[in-house]
Amino acid sequence: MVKQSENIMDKIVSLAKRRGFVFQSSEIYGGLNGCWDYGPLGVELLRNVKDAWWKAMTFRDNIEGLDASILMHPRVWEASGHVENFTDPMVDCKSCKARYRVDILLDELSTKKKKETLREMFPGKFEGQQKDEIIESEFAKIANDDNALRSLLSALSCPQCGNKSTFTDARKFNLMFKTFIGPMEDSSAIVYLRPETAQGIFVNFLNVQSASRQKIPFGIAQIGKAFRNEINTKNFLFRTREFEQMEMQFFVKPETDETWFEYWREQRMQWFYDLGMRKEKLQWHKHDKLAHYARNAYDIEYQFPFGWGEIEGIHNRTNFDLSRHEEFSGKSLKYFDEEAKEKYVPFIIETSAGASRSCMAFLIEAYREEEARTADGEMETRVVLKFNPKLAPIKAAIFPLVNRDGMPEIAKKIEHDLRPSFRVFYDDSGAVGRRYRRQDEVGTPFCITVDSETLENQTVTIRERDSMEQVRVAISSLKSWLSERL
RNA sequence: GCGGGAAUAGCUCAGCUGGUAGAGCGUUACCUUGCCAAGGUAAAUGUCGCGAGUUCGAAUCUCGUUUCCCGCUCCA
Repeated sequence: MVKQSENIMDKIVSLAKRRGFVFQSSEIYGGLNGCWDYGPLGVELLRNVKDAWWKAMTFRDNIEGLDASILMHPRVWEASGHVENFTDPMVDCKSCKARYRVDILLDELSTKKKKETLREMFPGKFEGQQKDEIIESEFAKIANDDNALRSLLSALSCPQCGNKSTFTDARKFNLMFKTFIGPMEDSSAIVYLRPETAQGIFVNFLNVQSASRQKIPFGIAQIGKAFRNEINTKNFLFRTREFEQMEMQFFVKPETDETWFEYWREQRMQWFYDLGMRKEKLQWHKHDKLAHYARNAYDIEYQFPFGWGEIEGIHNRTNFDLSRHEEFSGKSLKYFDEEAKEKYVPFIIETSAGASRSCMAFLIEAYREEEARTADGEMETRVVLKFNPKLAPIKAAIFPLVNRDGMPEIAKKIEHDLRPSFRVFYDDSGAVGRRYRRQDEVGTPFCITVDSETLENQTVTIRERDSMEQVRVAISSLKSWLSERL
């Protein structure tokens, strides 16, 4: 089972490269860890995913679009908590090679164990019957002091192998990429590549609201790149250092947050269903441990060949973000509700989808290997990407059945007429059966073939990708036939 | 970051104990082709991931490094 799923990922990665969906970044230089480039078909797929999302979100009267700058004032990230919290000090056990996040390691110690450790570190100081709270707060103090933390770690034993004094020093990783504005590379010039697009929406909340004359409840949608200096990247497009997000932040009156939260949960799951994902491949994952900003959080997970993985998060962020930005900027972000005649900081329901991850999920979801009968009556494997036609990179391929009797000319004419409206592809090489299969492999939903009957009555066959069945359609109605299905 | 595996043509891979590279598929051209890939003929394509070392000679041996995959860890 595991072996087969690895196999499927390998096949998809290989197909992705071969047919121009995804290439490794800087490949001729040996590649760059965790970075990928979208090729001719990949960029179409990604665009189609983003377009579908954009239409689903912003073709509403209560959601506005935004495209905020990737570089933002550094204080934004202090307010958001990323400067402080986007850091995970970690240690390794030198003996058994286990790795721990320091905060989790310390959290899991019992108060009793903490007391013992403190006594060992400071002989004589913790001999009496200290209250638990004192132990806990002393412990927290040490955990925040780099020097004290070092001796604390050497007093602890590894939960996995039980050896003592085997921890490495805590190493801090801030997951934000840093760079500098202007010619001086000093601390006053530091800016960050945004680790999420959401903050660009939060800080523009009142700008958008007043410019668009929206009333609460309303939302702001944005698609854009985000960057995280992940410790390790993994699983093709799943965990990369540069990725694209599709976020919509919905601003609501505080008491109505739970209702809207449920509304958006339902809407977002339905979006994936509508684009062809099988229900059994999607599940909800409820966060039990909530982040500092959230009141409620669910992820939509897709069943990748390597396991369940998050493709979208729907979070109730409360008024945390706007309140923090009020605090750090000194500017009011309160909204005056004319109807309720009250002033408040709105709550935010966040829907945050990964464009890159979704794109990969749609690619994997579409990938099928089927048994198909050949002309000789033998069964052979047919590789087909069963994209929803809306997502397919190429919408239709146009073939002359054979290269004579004027068929290529008619086919070329059809291509020329359709191209302004649809992404189409012309192919006249080899046998028509081979051309069908080639299009199957990149998920083209329709193949239009000019045959001898075309010469007589101006109709062509349209072969449907999934059923492989054909219908005859008049050349004059091709455009409307396709429009209805795309 | 640790452990394991891998890296040879666009893809999948062969190349045994060192003698400067092959196959299948794909691609391109021409022919053939009358509806579901793998007919015919011809052609192009690799400094064997990168860098050192050993050697008269390295795809092959040694070391380093990069990338990918798996496991651990991590994923506010």
